[in-house]
Amino acid sequence: MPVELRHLRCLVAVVEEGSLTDAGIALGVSQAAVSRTLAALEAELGVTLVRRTSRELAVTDVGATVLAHARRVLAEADALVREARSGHAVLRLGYAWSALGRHTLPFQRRWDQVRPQTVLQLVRTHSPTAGLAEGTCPLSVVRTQPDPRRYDSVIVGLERRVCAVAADDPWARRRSIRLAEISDRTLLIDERTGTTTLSMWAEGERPATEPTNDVDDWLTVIATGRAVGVTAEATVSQYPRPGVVYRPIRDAEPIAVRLAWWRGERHPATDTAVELATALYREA
Amino acid sequence: MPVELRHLRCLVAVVEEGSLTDAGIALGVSQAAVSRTLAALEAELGVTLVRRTSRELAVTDVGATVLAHARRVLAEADALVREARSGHAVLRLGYAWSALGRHTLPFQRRWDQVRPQTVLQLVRTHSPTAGLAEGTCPLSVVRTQPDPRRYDSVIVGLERRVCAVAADDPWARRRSIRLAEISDRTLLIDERTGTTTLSMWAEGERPATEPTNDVDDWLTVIATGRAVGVTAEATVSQYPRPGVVYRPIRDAEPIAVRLAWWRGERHPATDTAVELATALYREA
DNA sequence: GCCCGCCCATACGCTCCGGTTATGCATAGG
DNA sequence: CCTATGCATAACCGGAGCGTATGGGCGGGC
Repeated sequence: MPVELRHLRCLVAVVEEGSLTDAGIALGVSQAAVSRTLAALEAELGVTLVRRTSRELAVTDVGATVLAHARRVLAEADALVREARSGHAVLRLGYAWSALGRHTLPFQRRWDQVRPQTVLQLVRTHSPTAGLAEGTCPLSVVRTQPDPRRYDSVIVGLERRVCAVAADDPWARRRSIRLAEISDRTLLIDERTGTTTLSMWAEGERPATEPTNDVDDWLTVIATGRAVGVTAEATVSQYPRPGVVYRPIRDAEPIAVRLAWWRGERHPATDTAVELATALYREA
Repeated sequence: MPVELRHLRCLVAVVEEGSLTDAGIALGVSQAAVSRTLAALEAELGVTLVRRTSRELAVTDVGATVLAHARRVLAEADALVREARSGHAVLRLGYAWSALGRHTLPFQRRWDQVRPQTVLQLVRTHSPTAGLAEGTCPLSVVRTQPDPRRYDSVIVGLERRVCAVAADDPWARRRSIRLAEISDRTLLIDERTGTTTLSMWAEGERPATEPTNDVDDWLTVIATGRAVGVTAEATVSQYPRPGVVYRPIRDAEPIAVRLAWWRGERHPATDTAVELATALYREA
């Protein structure tokens, strides 16, 4: 028997009311039903969530963990229902570092002209797949090749790679940088997508690295001069920051910016997005 | 009939498989069951999610919206089950701008000593209630008084208010600032919690404001010198940024930092957190 | 110390929800 | 025009889940 929302609603009610009997009243069912639903949930999860002594209930540690998680699921489900009933359509477009760079604004604007019935929501995520894998967004801007067995994608841009250095770094006065030069510096890479960046160098010529996992941190560290960064050109306009300057890398392959979605899954809204992005790419 | 996970699973399967029949196979039920479950979901939500012509299915715009949301709910639910089965306990402690400031590290350290069986997870959120209301976190650090009808809270710290200005601002050379002086500048406030900050000034003496909704943006704008900010002292150590300096505000009331939780809801893990935080407060 | 009361677990019976199988119906393709 | 395909609907059925009733453990009152 799979876990259903009724189980979670039951758990939340029990903890909130502090008794099975009252939980039953709150849920509009009998105490016996609550008892059994909760027992079923515990059996399914294989842990005890609430320790029942007569006279008192005690939430266990895992219980508290599950409870918090359950609240989240229920809140999400509730939001889903409200969103659906409102009848509004929303397309969440995920991205991890920068979205479509300087194309973001034109994209947004054209979207509102072509498809005003669906509101376009840009979502910055913290994951390399930009919310695709987690199901947060049905469509995402990625700068790595997603697993083609699970995702489809089209190229919507090519971006030069740039090197980010502190404003008071000697390199800041240079016009451009060469890959080989970076080998002597410390490179600040994203913890999860860093391997892609590193593959630009041949084995043995790779720079020393330091990990980070947020654009914010990334910029802050670079501004101190402790390390340099490599990123797509779009970041420049998307995350301007005093104390950090960007210089193109002369001999690096450009980065392919892709729009990715779940394999085989398309509908009018995502179609529009793909078309718009491709069109903007062609024009540029 | 409330929405259950089975409805969502059904929707996802239908879209993924591209046909009711195949969805049935994937779910291990008959085609008829799929048809009715989907119909029930649509009836409950009051919208059509999938337009069925014979020979082909077309996801509607709201359908796509709901689908994306459904994936999220299912992913969350799945994570819940995995988390629970693992038997590990996690306490997610939410915070919006900065957590416990310089106490954060000692807090974390003591936690690991006192309660190693529960892992403490600090979660930075984007909401004023720091995930409490949304159910993301059972316990949150807030710098506003939460609605006492729904939440309990204890004070775990008092923080001086500081004024954030650009490093090249004349004020950067001052020792401290007075409230009245800020009235002449533009103040960058958080879109949602800004009113609290503004209430420090009497009506009519309030500075001009500009909204933001992210610490990151906040810092960036302030570094440009276009506006100044007011925040709790903890932000200083939590978000150091070259180009931004903080100066105490001489005549401002201190901010109360509170630990808040859902009304009446306590268990060993949250108890420990409240005790630790209170103890750290006393010591300082 | 005993009894009573409170509250949770279990048993039993029933209802209706959700499943299956069978059939009808629309449409696209040969 | 006929057939194959795929969704909707109908009719039926089993069991999940609910309610009522009851038993049992424990604490508090007298």
